[in-house]
Amino acid sequence: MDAGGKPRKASARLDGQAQNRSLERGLEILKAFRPGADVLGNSELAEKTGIAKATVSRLTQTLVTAGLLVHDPRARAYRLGATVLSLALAVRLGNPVLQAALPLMRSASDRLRVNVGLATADHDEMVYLDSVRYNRKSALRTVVSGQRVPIELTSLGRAYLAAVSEDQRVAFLRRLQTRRPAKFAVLEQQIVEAIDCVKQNRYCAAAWQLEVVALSTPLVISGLPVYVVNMSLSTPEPLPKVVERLHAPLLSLRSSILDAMDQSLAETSPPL
Amino acid sequence: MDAGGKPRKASARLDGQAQNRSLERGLEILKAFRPGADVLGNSELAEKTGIAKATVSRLTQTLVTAGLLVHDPRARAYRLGATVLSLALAVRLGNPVLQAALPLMRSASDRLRVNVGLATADHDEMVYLDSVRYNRKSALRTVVSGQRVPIELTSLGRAYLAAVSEDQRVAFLRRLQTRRPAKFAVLEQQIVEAIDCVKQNRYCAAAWQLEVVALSTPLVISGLPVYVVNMSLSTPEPLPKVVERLHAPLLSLRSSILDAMDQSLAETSPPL
DNA sequence: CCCCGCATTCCACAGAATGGAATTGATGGG
DNA sequence: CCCATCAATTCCATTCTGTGGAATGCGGGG
Repeated sequence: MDAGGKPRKASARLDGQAQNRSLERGLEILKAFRPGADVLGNSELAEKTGIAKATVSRLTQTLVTAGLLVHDPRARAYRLGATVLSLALAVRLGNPVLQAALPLMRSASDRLRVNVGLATADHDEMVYLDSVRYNRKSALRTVVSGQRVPIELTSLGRAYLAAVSEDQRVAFLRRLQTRRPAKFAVLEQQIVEAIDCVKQNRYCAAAWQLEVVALSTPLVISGLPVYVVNMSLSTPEPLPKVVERLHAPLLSLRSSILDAMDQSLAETSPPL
Repeated sequence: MDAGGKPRKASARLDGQAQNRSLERGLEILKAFRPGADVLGNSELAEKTGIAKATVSRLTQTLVTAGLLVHDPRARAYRLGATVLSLALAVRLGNPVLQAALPLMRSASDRLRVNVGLATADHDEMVYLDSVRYNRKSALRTVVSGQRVPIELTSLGRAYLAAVSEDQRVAFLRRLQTRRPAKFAVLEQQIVEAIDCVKQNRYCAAAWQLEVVALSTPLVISGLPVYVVNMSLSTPEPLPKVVERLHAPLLSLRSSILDAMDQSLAETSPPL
């Protein structure tokens, strides 16, 4: 593979941030597991992450004894272990925004017959804390959490960009330019428009998948990262029509969530 | 705290297993977050894990840049980050047993009006991969994954013990004896009975919470850890009555899942 | 039976992690 | 307004711990 140009000091993580290399690498290994790459052997991991085989072997061992990975001797490979699910449960139960929002999201989804999601940013993607998906047959109403979608293409991500600080926004755009030099001009244009729309109306809309339209609105809560609520639906209707129908309910959901948050913040901090 | 007797070489992890200390510690920090301990500051973490403050500080920094932790400056504390949810989604999507079982679990839950869960062991607890909870009002049908329950008290755990190797079982009992010296005799008795019951009927039952009865049956699939399916329900009925009603459906669910697994295994491995 | 690929173990090296102490920074009371 | 307090971070000398190339083991397939 990369036998020739192996740089001495790994790939020069000159982030300026002091980091713990072993931990960093261990986490890289964890993150190498993603939907579609469920079972990975040591050499695949070594290849994906660029870490030496011997090192990978030791790291996977500790990950296994920690329960984050389980070894499948049949396949000579690892999968993510159930411990991860416990951590995820802790995230969900411990997230005040999700706790406040989820009941409201459910009832809104029921009432309006749309999908309602709550997401936040992770690196350069949005990740759903939860998305309650509306479905005629209630048995199929799945709840999906952890799904990742691009920031630049979705109403979710654009609403997020509209709410974060100038600094963060330009930093993101810079990275985007590096990642997608070709499409950058048009993307930036769309993003700017969406941000303007949010500044004016507190929401923006997009249809990045064929026949599915989504509206999103940011949730800015002091001390917490920016969250975004969205409503989406699969329909042949044109975008403006859907926007007209959903923008008011979305903003109302937004207010309810913010109210609920204020309340829970109030009861957390003792009365002055 | 333990200011006096600080052993030089950490707490002598003489597991015999070579372990990566930094990674191990970083993961310990992650695991310190659990439902009920959502937001933790560096010093709390240092106290909980016994790791030096300076070290904790560096590890949390790494965890933050990896996205597994987010810093809340307001509270001078950390919470688990959304990245964890993505990992959890990868677990769920990548777990062949869950994928095979979930639709069957859903329909069984609907049909029988009971909760249906799938779990496996993690250290000395069982953790639900998923539990589809039955509820009259379909809007409240939550799906819980990652919840932990004790092995020794639950039908889930006892069915698990019945299916693992002799070695693992006695190892667990030994640890149990250490952890619960007082209650050990009675617990062991109950466990042995449950195991006998599984050996005879392929399921066992228990009611470890007041008015909630559960039946469980182990799923042994070569090359994978032992999984357990259970059905549970909150009812004032006496245990035998519930057992009579649910044992057949449970075993039938078990068979369906095993069949589905065989099928998916078959299509995974190319035809010989 | 032998070979091949992958995982694990070994080993010498040095880079990286460690923790006590000092520093910085934020909070709240006087 | 300033100081006392508490927590988080940074510093720095020490050395332990992680590292990766090579050797060894382990299975499976031809």
